[in-house]
Parts: sequence; structure tokens; C-alpha cells
Amino acid sequence: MAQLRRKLLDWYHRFRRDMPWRRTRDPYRIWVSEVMLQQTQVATATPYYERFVKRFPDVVTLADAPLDDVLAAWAGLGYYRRARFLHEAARVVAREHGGRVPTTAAAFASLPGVGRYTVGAVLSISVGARLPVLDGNVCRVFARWTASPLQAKRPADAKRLWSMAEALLPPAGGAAASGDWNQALMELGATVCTPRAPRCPECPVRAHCKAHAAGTPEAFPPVASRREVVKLRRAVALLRRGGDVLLARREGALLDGMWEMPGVDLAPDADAGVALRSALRALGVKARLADTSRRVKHTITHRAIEVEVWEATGAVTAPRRASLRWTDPASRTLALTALAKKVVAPAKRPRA
DNA sequence: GATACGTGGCT
DNA sequence: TAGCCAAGTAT
Repeated sequence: MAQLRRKLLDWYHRFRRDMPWRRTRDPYRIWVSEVMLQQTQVATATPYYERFVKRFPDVVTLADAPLDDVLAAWAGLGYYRRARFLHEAARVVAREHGGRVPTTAAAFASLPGVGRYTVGAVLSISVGARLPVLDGNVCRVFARWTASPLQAKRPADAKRLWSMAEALLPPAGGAAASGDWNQALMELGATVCTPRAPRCPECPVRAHCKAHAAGTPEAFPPVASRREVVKLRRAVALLRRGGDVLLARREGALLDGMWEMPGVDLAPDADAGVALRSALRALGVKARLADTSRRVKHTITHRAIEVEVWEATGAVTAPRRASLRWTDPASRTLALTALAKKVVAPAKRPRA
């Protein structure tokens, strides 16, 4: 085991990618990065991280900021509950911990949105706590090393995987840091021991890998059953006034508090114009609408939405109310959904 | 313990 | 392209 550890750590120190959160030991910044990276790829999270820590450089600044500002900074990253929990947790830190991120496992773990993974990641990386991590990468690496059909979703397997992660930590008092070890495991999974087409010839620890020995690394972990994607239709009104567009605040379970063009979900055979005019009337918005025939596709978890984009043919009037605003969509002051961003600023196709 | 939660990269 | 997947957590 010592050899396995040394080989992987050597590899990590040689090949680890440079990332902004790897240039700090500040528990707050490590924490922000770990929350952003949940279910999110490094390349996606990086620009959000840079903007976020610039706007909220410390936990007290975050605690003092309005939730809407935090959501606006998060807009486009998804899983907005992460941002709500992070903000709520920051307020707990400001109120109950004197504005310093607690670095004992129990205190940190008690914060909202902080699960076992995040405790291990933040505290091992920032203060060297000897705590394991288990994420999708680490699960896959372990399943392959042992050639076992371990799946993190099965509680019994998760327990075994966490035990492995604990057992493999560098020994207490040794030279190797737990934070480096944890990151080395994840880095291996992210860059070499990938879900498909793993780069076994580049793997520093292939000699220890039973799945590699068997020649079937891709068989581990077994593929999980996937949920069916439901197709949905929606119509939205892209209403402009100068450089501003009219936005409505969402309410409900999905994307609560986020802003997007006023619109309506459509039954499969519904008349979009009828439904959209009715929805706008209910908001008190007056406009003559025409179908642009532009269609925007967007997927949210297991929903595939096709959006019909309508525009006004004349002047638009909207009532003053808290859930309706004219805003420059480029200003980043409102938390726009990714779908709204697509509708207002369609991505240019790369050169054909 | 099954499910909900967003989005974009990659093949 | 369509489908899989990603540094998870809470309910």
C-alpha cells in the first residue's frame, strides 16, 4: 500500500493541473470551490469561482450579501440549492463562529449543504485534517483497483467505499498530506481513470489495478439504470425596451427565485399563442405577440424542453411589481436561468 | 432509499 | 447526435 501511495502522489505532484483554488489554503475559498465542483466539471466551474471570490472575498462578505446577489453570481452553474446553502452557512459562520470557517469536522459538518465529501475535501486540503473523500472519481478508481462491482448509490457499497477511502489515507504523522492524497485520487479519476476510454498506459498505479489486469477497466463500476427524459414544450415572450428585456421571477420547486422571460408551459397539443397571451394577461403585461419561429432547446435534469420564442410587434407595457423587471440581461445583476440566457443571447455556432 | 436538483463537456 | 457523466446533499 505504501508503494501505491507513493506512486500516485509522485504522479500527482508532477502532473496535477493548475487551478485557482489550488493556489490557496484559505478554508473559505477551498469550500467555495468544492461546492461549485459538485456535479460540475472543472472547466465549467472555474470562471464562476474567479468571479465569486472576487465579489465575495471572504465568508463575512458573503454572509452580509443579499441572497439575490449570490444567486446572480451562481446563475448558469445550476443546482442553485448549493448557493442557497452556502449563503445560509456563511451566515451561520458569521453569527456563531465569529466569521471564521470552523475547521473541526463536527462543526463544519453541521453547516447546511456540507456533507461528508465536503468535510473531507475542505478540511484535508485547507488544514491537513486526516479525513477521506469519496466522489464519483474515487468510487470509479476503487471499483477498478479491486475489480468489484461497487456502486456508490447502493448504501452497503458506499459504506465499503468510505472504509477503503479511510484505510488508504496516508498514515498520521507521515510526510504525505491527506489533502494531496485526496486530490491525487480525484485527479487520477478525472484525467486518467476516466469513465470511458481510460488511459491505462499513462496510469502510475496500473500495476495495482485488478480491472486493468483483467483487461476490462470499463466494466467497473457497472452502468447504473438511467431515468427516462420527459419532453416538454414551453413558450416565452422576449420583450425588449431599449437594451432591456422583461423578466419574471420564478416561483416553485424548480429554479425558485431565478429570473427568465415570462412564459408558459404547454400541453403537447396546446396552441402556444393562446396560452402565452393568456399568461401575459395574467401578469398584467400588454403586448401584441408574434411567433419568431425560433426554437431553443434546453435540458434540465431529466426534462428536455423545447421553447418557442415569441416577440412583441409593438409597444409593451408591464405593471410595476416585484416579480417583474426590465433589465439589461448582460449586467449579471439578476439571477438568469441558463435557458433565459440562451433565449436572449443565442450562442453563436462555431465556424461551420 | 429513491428521488430531486441544472448545466455543459465529451464522445 | 443522444446519452452519459461530473470534486454531492437533502429530503
